[in-house]
This record gives sequence, structure tokens and C-alpha cells, in this order.
Amino acid sequence: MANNKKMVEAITGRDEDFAKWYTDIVKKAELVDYSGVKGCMVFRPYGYAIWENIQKDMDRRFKETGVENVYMPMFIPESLLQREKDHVEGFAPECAWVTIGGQEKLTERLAVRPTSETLFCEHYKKVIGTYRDLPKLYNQWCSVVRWEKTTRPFLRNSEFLWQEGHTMHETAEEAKEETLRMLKVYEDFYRETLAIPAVVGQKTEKEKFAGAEATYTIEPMMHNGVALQGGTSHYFGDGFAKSFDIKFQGRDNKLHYPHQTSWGTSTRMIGAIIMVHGDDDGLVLPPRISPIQVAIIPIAMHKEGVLDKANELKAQLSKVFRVKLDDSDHAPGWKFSEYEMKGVPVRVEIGPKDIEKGQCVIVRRDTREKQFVPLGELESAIQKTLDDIHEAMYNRALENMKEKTHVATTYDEFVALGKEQGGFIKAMWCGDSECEDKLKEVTGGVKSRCIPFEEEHLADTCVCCGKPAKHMVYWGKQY
RNA sequence: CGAGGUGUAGCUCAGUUUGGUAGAGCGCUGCGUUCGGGACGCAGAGGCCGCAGGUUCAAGUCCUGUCACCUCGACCA
Repeated sequence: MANNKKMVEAITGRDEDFAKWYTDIVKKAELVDYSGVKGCMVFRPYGYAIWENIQKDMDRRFKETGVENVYMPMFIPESLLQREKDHVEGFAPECAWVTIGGQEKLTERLAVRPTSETLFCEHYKKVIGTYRDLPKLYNQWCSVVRWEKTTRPFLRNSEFLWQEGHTMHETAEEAKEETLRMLKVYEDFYRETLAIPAVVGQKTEKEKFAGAEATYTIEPMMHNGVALQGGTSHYFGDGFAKSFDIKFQGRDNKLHYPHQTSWGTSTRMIGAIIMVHGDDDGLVLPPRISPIQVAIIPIAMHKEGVLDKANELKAQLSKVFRVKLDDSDHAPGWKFSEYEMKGVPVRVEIGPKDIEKGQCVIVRRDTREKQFVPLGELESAIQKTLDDIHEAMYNRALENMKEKTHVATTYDEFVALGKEQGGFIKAMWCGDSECEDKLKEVTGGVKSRCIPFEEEHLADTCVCCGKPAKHMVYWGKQY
């Protein structure tokens, strides 16, 4: 096989057809399978293992801030969903409804939860009585259902797995702090665990969550210049508390409404991993969530001692890493490609020549860099390589994000960038949603992503209407 | 939800125009030879042609309907 040829033939080139490349990876890396219901997918072991590793890491981070896990029912009576006006308007159009139970028609139809604010509120009403009951910091891992028109694995599913945190606080300040604290948890998780950089900031009025007072978001940039809403954190004020009549007796012996937050991330993060890090040969998984961190490939394993040595390495490395020894009778070259397609960060090759010299070969997935390592130093070499890979993956993603971030100071610039370049566009904005509508219209889908925490002053006037600018906004097309 | 496309073996697809015995490559199973970038030989298994109706002596092929998937819009995590 020629040196510069793609190693894996089964996957469409990334720059050739990004959408097809994405679907190829999802299938070939055995992440999911389609089911008989539109937009509902089977998580295969390898795909689910990624989710489990994500859960484990995030869950630890949540709990370190004092969050407790709970589980709410999956059905929401229609009357309950309707208690908060903006909320129901936002979600009712994409609800799945249960109207029959067994043989009986239900007197009130039940929504399959699209999100659980209303259920948490109903419960909080019962368990919050005094300021001593606050804060309440609950999270649940579950699936939710939204009847989407067009679906894509991980990015847009009818049913998807996620976590939703819902908290109640004594004061608005505390709730606001919590909203930003959890956004920071997401940001840290993306950087430290997924090796994905992102823009963080506040959603505009038009883009904020149904029923929220403020919505914050983390927006990573995909390799093809399309943004993805990677997680959101909402401050609700006491709006839901009023709608649901949740009150507590304060330190002043008077009744008060508590202040609320919610925050969520979903299996969409797996889509982000694929689209930020993947290459022409398949997945490239961040080492910290990769189900297999080290794939051991024995070379000429029929030869005396090879398999024994490979097993020995496996036993030794398994104490520290997630390890797979592939002793199937596929040719080594086949195995190389297989684990590259699945994004395994480090491959260890061990063959007769290595054993003779007391060494082995380690190869990193992201750069394919090969390294001969004495067996005695294998563990530390792998640890270092995994850390290096994480670092390099983050830096490449950051580079891509920077490269795809443009500045527009005039309307014409904005339209040209939006139509031709993709990526983020930084531009000033007056604060009117009419300008958001117009820019989206003329660019074919560029929307405001967020107002970043760190704004720059690029110009005095709105890029769209020319009125005085209030904010710098990141704009872009999104999944 | 609008426009277009596709459903035939595990996968990629031919066969549909002109109705007449279900096909290829890859993969899979067994045996042997191989093994440092998707090895080779021989022998095999595998299909209610997405699903439901209809037309016909006869339907993968024609007609209705339906479901799923893909691409592009509108909507959304």
C-alpha cells in the first residue's frame, strides 16, 4: 500500500463529504446502529462505553460541587407541563404524547418528558419549606424525547441520553453563581477530558431556553466550520417557582420564592468528539474517555513466546490503563487499521524482534508517530504519550477554532463570510432580534451563538443595522 | 414539515427501462499456508428483494399506501 494513501478505505474522506464521513465513522467504529423508529438509535458496546466514561467523569465533577443524583418519572401530565407559559410554548410542539394506557383511553394525556423542569418543580414544592432546605442541588441522568423532523446520530435524536441538573437557591445571587459554576464545570470538562476548546458566553434573548431568564452556553467549533451547542446552563429567577407556587420561609420569617437553575449536556458531546477530533482514518478519541486506551497487537503471534509476552504486558498495563489485547487471527495490518478507525489513542506492537531486544513499539493514533520503548519503561512512556496526545488534540482543535474565527465589521463582510467561510464570525450587534433574523436570512442560517464573557470592541455600530452596538457576538451556523 | 434521492445476502451495490429459475465483490464459516500497514489457496453457508395491499397465469420489476435512511431547506440540545 502506498505511503500517502488513506489507511482505511471504508471511510469517506473528511474533506470530500463531511456528512458522509460522519455517518461512516458512526457505523464503522461500531458506535451505534439504527433502530426501527426514526431518530432512535441503538448504542452499541463501544459507543455506550464512551458515554459511560463521559458520565463517570462528569458525575464526579458534579458531586464535587455538592450535587446529588435523583430520578424523575418519564411521564408529565399535560396540565403540569402547561404551568409555565413560555416553557410549554417552547416544548409542546415537539412532545410525544401517551393517550392510551393498556386498553383504556387516558382522561389526561401524558407527555414523554422533553426535559424535566416541571417535574422537579412539582417535587421541590413538596420538599422545600424553609431556608434550611436550601439549596437543593439535584441532577438526573436519563433520556428525553423530542419529536425532531430531521435526525442524525448523536447530533439530533428523537430520544437522547443526557443529564439535567435542577437546583433551587435562597437568593438570586446564589442561583446565578450556580448557573455560572456549572457552565464552568462544562468548560473544564470539555477542555480537560474531551480536549475540546470552546467559546463560552450568554445566549441572546432570541436563542435562550424556553422559560429561562438567562441562558449560558458552551460552543465548540467543528472541523468543518459548523458550531455545536455543547451544553447549556440556565438561570430561571423565580419564574417557575411562582408558576408552581414554591415558597420557603426565610431567615426573616417571611415567605419567599426560591431562585432556580438548570443545566444540561447530552450524547451530542459524542458527536462533537467525532467532528472535532476525527480524521480520514476514523475516530480519534480523547485518551481520558476512550474505552480502550491501549491496544496491544502481537506480531507473528504463532511464534514461540510472542503471545505469552503480549499477555504479560496486558496484565501489567491493565493495572493502570484500559487495555485490549487483540489475539484474533487477523493480520497485524488489519488490526492497525481497525483500532485506528476506532480511535484508540495508543497501539503497542510486540513481536519476536522486540522480545529479543527487550522492547516494544508504541504508536500514537493522532500523529502515527512510532517509538521504540524498553519494556521496563513502557508504563511511564504510555502515560506520557496519553497526556501528550490529549495536549496535542486540544491544541489542534484550538488551532482549528482560531483559524475558523473571522471578524466582520461591515454588513457586506458579514454576509460574505457567512455564505462562504463558515466558522465563527465575531461582529458587533445592537441587541435587536430583528437583526438576528435578517442576518440569518441573508446568510442562509448564520445565527448568534453567544455573547462571550470576554467581549472585544470591534466597532461602534451594529454590523447589521448600523445603530449603536451593545455587544460583540459570536455568530455561526450550527448543528 | 417542504423538495429530491435510496431501501435486493452482514456491507457496498447490479438486476427494475421491456414482468418469466435471486446475482457480483467484499465480509462470514471450515481447513491449510501466512503474519512489522486491511495476506493467500481450497471448500462452504447465507435472501418473504423495507413493510402492507392491489394488477397479472406469473411481480424484485407495474400500481396504491406506509415506514426507515440519506442530502438540502424550515424548526430545534
